[in-house]
Amino acid sequence: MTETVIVWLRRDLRLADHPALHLALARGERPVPLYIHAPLEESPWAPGAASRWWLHHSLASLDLGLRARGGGLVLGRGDSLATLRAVVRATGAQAVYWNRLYDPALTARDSRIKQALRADGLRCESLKAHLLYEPWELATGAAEPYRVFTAFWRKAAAGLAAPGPPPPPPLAPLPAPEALPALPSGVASVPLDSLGLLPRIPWDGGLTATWTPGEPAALTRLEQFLAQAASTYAQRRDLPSVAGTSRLSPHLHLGEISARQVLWGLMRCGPDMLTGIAEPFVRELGWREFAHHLLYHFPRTPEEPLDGRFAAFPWRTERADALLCAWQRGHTGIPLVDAGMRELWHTGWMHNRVRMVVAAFLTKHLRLPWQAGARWFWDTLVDADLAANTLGWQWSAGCGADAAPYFRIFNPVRQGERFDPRGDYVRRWCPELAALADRWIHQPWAAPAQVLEGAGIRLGQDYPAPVVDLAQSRQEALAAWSQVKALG
DNA sequence: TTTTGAGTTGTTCGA
DNA sequence: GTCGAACAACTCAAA
Repeated sequence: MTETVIVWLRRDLRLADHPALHLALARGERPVPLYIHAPLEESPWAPGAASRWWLHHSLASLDLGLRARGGGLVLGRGDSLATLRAVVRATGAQAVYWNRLYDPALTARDSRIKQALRADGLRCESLKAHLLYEPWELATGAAEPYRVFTAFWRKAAAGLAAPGPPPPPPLAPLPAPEALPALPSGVASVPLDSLGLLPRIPWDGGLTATWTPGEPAALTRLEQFLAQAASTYAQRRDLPSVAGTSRLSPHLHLGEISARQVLWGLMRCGPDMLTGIAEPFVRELGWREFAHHLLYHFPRTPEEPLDGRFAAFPWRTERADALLCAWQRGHTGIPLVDAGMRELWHTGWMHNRVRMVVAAFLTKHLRLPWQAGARWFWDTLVDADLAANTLGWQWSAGCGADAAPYFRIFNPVRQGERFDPRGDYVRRWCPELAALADRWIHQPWAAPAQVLEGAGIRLGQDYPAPVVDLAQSRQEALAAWSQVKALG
């Protein structure tokens, strides 16, 4: 009689390169794919609204894929351990397999569950799938976690380029199963809609128009990137008006595609892709690895600055609520910032260059705490990822790993002129500025009254006046950050 | 232990 | 417009 095992799905909503599913099939066991929605267990970082929207559609897609191969998906809700035990009883399963995750709340939960299930007499196996390197596989010569990307990446890239430990090279991706055994009868699944993942009020039109969640779309996205953008990534990745990036981040976050598949897809394009033309892109996979490395070793960083000197930083208190609100809504009066925040609100995504600009503006010019920005991104990004979000915001605030010199403060006007010189991006998301000439598109407040009038813009009515003076707030930020740095 | 090299993504100013 | 220098000195990682 074939043994039944539960494949506990989490952020690995794919069929290809799925170590836990593959293990069951390779052993001739009957896998029961089970997803459990347990947001309380991820607290305080339960998925935000945009992430939940994606998750809903990704689960629907996975269900289709499993059914098409003769299998199916079991959905559960509530306490993970209790649900696992219930499905074990219903199916007679003798083992539970899953792919590892690394968020602090989840590593704690998963090890607790593994202990409990083993005490029940079940076999439990957790596998590497989400990352190229486990967070503990790479360490400095002093056996410490890395705090500097370049050193981390030197070590990691050595494993990618020249196979042989340490570190071990990432193995080839596993194939997707062509057929799956049917689910055992009598196993109960809750309806997808009952998970309550979709918004109650229909604000998700922009998401629907922009994205297709699910593994097939992820694979298509990768193929498109490999065929078109990968070779021009270095030149175009910083231009927010151009589709020069992979846009794989939400697919990677939920594991609709694995980093290993992306890596091997690049290698398939040519022998020198990883070290040559696609190296800047591979580095971004490296940042993804580094972010998880940091979060694993410094689990308090989602809430607290890695650099303790920032614990008592003098964030702005006057007008803080109004300024945060203006930033969130894209009403700061700084066109590139507003364009980015509106792109985020409309599509659940923002170009990375613009993420840096809006984050610098929030933390430096508005001098509002990076945690407030991280929370907003968490709720609005379809690719919201605790490791990447934490690294990005702490880096922007200058309190995290690889902190830049404090005087490197992005000027959103200058950034706009460099990376959106024709104003295409600003005009797309701030259409009220569309008639303004290139010269003024990134600083309408500086345009002569006649020019504004000609473009049909009354500053403060059709488009906001800047909420802060850029030069003055830059000086205030410089002063505040230089004080922190002097704490020693 | 000490020393040394190096550090994602920038801006401004003055020549 | 373009270029180099200044912006400081600190931390990390490895030899």
